[in-house]
Amino acid sequence: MSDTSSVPHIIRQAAASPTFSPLYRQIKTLMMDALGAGEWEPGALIPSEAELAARFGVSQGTVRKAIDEMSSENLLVRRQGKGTFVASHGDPHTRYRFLRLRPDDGLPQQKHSRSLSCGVQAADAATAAALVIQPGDPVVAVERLLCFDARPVVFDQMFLRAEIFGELTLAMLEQEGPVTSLYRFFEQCFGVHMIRAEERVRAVAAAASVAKLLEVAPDAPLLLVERRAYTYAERPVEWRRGFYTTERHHYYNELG
Amino acid sequence: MSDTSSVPHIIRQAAASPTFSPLYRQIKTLMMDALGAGEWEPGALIPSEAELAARFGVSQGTVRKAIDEMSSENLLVRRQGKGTFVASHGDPHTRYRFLRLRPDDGLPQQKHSRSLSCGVQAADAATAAALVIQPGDPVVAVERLLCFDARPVVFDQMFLRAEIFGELTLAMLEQEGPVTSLYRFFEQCFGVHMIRAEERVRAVAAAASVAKLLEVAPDAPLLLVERRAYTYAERPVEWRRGFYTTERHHYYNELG
DNA sequence: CAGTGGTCTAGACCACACT
DNA sequence: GTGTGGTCTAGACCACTGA
Repeated sequence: MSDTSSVPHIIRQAAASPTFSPLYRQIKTLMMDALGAGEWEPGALIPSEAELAARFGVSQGTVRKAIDEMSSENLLVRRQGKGTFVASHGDPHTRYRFLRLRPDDGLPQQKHSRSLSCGVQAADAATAAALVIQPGDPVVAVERLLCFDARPVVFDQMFLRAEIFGELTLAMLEQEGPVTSLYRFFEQCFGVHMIRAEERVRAVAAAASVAKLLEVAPDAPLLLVERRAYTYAERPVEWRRGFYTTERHHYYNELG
Repeated sequence: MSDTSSVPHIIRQAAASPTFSPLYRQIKTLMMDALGAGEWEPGALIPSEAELAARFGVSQGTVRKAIDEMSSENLLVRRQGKGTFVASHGDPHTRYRFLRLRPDDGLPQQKHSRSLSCGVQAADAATAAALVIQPGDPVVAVERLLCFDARPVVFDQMFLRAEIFGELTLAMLEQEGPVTSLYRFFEQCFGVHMIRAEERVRAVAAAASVAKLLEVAPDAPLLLVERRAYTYAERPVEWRRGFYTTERHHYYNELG
């Protein structure tokens, strides 16, 4: 008997079946499940292609195609000679993967952030809709100020699913230190890896309180960036409203 | 004699050579050249994988990998049973590929645009830098107003390389009709296909003239979207400054 | 039907990292 | 050297399109 018997989910059949999908996609789904279940931790080495091929009872080329897709989606990282690793926000390369703000002069700047508040509250309608929970359900609310070279540039209001982040406190955020990426912190403390996000950007006039925090004039134009971030299985876990000053920075985007 | 002799550029050698790149990448480069040279027009059917494999003297799998990459970069479009086609802004699917503005309510809206002016002028420093030409070199400047459901939403100021678009006139733009995508028009009239763009987004207060065009209050917050668009061979051909109202719309972005 | 892309396999060999 | 991913091949079969 081979290990193949432990993988009964794979369907080798013609596309006539309505629930058909190619082998490599089924493999990918199984691997996504493994990631979502925390079987392979962020940053960890996953089994080699040959080993996975044996485990799933398919050829190496088929496993390879599954990994190709996941690697192009930034879920896995291949390193020739070493192996394939689970992507992580702890990697220097993918550290601030979702932050699109850049200094106008292009020079790298020192980023650090300060957490202003953290507490559980009831979700309002908009937050509930974004996180796919019921209005009134508890969410963890965090306010943070992000500075580039000691100048305040972004004010963030975040709302996190309480079922996951319920234990988060201001002390934990402060203790973690101001230089670490928040998503790296979430990975390490809560085992939640953000894999994808959507942003909606608008121009707004700065409210007095926000203007003060960002040290700009009241009614100064700001970018309002609303972000919804997802973990595995398309599960939204964070909803964030950020106010960005664009006096010395800009939101950069590549259109393919 | 086979056709292989007509493709002397392919280097089959070990990576020890400093100028080495994998076969499929060399194939890709050759195909990119063909696209850049206008050998294969936007929307056209390219030769089958088997044919290309024979022409380049490699296996079908190698050609396939080259096409895979180009297709994931939106340069080619595969259609099972039919063949592989050159991507085009004329395709209904890739029509407004670079426009990230969406109505807040998510309902599709009728887009149409009006060209306000068009003429040749000398490039200022910023425009010249963006287009990689000399300050003072001629550029074609176009001003356009884009409406969603008859409401003005975007005011665009575009600067185009005169060597390509020198013959562009307001009459041509008006004649083309207000509903066609501009990039489709550029493809058909000038044979220039935009394949990639970068955008830098900032929040600004509306100047009086812009406010009037967009029917918003003076000093109303607007998105300022600067776009640089490239054709093949990483050649920048358009530099654009757009003012977007975000009263009923937002700039949408997916972060992978 | 013939022709196209889509999937899957099996095997060879190369390049890289560690030991 | 051993084990990893990276490239390339040749061939089989499937699925879709259109004549």
